[in-house]
Amino acid sequence: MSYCTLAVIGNFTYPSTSTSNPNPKVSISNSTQRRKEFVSLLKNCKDANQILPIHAKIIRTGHDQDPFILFELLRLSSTLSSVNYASTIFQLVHNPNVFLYTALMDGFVSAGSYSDGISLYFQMINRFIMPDKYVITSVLKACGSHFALREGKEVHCQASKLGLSSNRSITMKLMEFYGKCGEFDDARKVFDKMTERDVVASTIVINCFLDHGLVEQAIEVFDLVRVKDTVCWTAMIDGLVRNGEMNMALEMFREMQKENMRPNEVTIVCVLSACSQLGALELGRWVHSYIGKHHRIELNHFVGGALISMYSRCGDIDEAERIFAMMKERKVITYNLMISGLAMHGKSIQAIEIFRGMIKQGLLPTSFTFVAILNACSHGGLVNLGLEMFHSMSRDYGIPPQIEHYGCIVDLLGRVGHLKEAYNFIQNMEIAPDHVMLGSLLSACKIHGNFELGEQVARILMNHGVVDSGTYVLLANVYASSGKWKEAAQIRAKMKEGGIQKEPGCSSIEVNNEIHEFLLGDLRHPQKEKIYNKLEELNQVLKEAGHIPATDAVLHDIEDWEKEQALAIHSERLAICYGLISTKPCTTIRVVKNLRVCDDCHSMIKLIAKVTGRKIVVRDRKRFHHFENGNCSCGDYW
DNA sequence: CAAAATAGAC
Repeated sequence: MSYCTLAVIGNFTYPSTSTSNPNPKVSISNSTQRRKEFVSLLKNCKDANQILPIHAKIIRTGHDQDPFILFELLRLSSTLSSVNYASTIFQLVHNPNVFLYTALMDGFVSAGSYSDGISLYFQMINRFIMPDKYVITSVLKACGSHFALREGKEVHCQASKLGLSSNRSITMKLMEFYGKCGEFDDARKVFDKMTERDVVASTIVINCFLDHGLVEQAIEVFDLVRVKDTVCWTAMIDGLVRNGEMNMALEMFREMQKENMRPNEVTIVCVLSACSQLGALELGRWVHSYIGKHHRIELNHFVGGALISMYSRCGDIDEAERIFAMMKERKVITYNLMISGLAMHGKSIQAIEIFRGMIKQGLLPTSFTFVAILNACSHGGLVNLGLEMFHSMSRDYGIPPQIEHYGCIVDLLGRVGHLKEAYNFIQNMEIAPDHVMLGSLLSACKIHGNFELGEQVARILMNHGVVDSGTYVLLANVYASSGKWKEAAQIRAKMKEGGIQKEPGCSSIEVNNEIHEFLLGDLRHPQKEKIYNKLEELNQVLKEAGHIPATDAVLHDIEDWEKEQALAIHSERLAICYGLISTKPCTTIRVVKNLRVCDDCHSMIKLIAKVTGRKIVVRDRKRFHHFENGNCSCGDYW
């Protein structure tokens, strides 16, 4: 990217705010009156569909070059409609002033089209239009978000020449810009020059550190802030969540309570996100009741969506449905969240119903909506409906299928054992298959015992090049299941060769508001003796009940073949055993696992649910398993 | 009157 800049400030023209009448046919007083009317009409407009008629009227009455009207029109169309429309209007303006540039640039920035915003700024400079503090603030935001270091520095120079660099909002944006670009020394320089280093400036610094994964440095700055406000706390909590430090985020939230700082909607959304990633249902419920008790926290679509997501991902899908039913303001994302929640839990029919409701509301489904719906069909074994939906998305909604949608269909067909159809489907696709899709077919081959096709798919996969650790493990498992130990060993060797690390399996369970984490064969828990005794006891009971440990699953979680015999103690078993000894009888046990459950654990958990009379809910990487009375809601396919 | 936000795929 290259921008040509003329730095001769003297050549700049002052922005034209002239009220001169561009259209001689309209009298001045009449025109001023009309302008007022249009401006207030545009300011009060809340519906995107009204922009077009208003715009038409503006043109008809000859006000299409009026800078005041244009300013409002640009703002409105870039927030309500699309920045593309705003851009089209802008191109028809004969002499756009700095305000109009700012309006369009704000549109680009909020749409995430940062490079367009930056180009627009330099186009303005090249037309000798003098930048003001507003347009500089806006372009610095774009430069920061786009990591456009060179361009941002140039803007910094221009701001200095114009005597604007000490302006408060520009200083803030400069700091943010340097921080986002990782230029902490320069950010520091700006920070040091500031006479007033308040909580706002600190919040920016904290946020920049957290953008770069520098958690410790962020905490250091945070601790030095004397008077922290809600935004500052929230920025810290959110940053910890973004850096995967869920427990620290929740700890921070507890501390915030202790200091009597009130959370707002944003804080709640961040905390709920941490809960849902951890599977911390108890804490999530507490946050929910907190919202109920504190009426200054509104159940807007952000909070509602976060609650739906939290309850779905923590295993309480009924509560997620209740929230959804209660919400007054529902957007497409709200529907998407609800549909994928239901899909995760295998509640396909309900997911379809939500989808139909969405269409009835006049909302347009997105590409994501269809992934969620196809997932629901796949998890529920609704082959015909899934195929119908797949055709409908491009035919009725103009959404061309992407690789993910094709992949859903392969999964859908594979699940019910239509392996040949799935294979043919892949061969007839307009796009090349990827390893995820092939992996899903391979997994179907394994489950349905078609090792011939499985090997064929495996060979394609191996030639494919880019394969992730999960796929390697699956490949090795397929070979192992059909007794091809040599091939299985070769895959493992290849993994080692390529330096591909298997993600360690990890399961967690929430007991008394605390998250307990377990790794494979973990011995770190203070109650490890009791846990292992329980496991031993269960193994005995299950053996008597006729459970035979499957041998093909061991490759799932174990680094070395030798470790297998000694440590076939998958993390989910430990988490479940801990749940059994630390909760009252009949309480539902909820476990969250980072990988997918192996065959052996799956059949074992079914039996554990049966002999202990407990409901056991396991969230794995892909979906939920509700174990009850010897059965699982996934119908043994996952 | 500046600073913080939703989930995201086979």
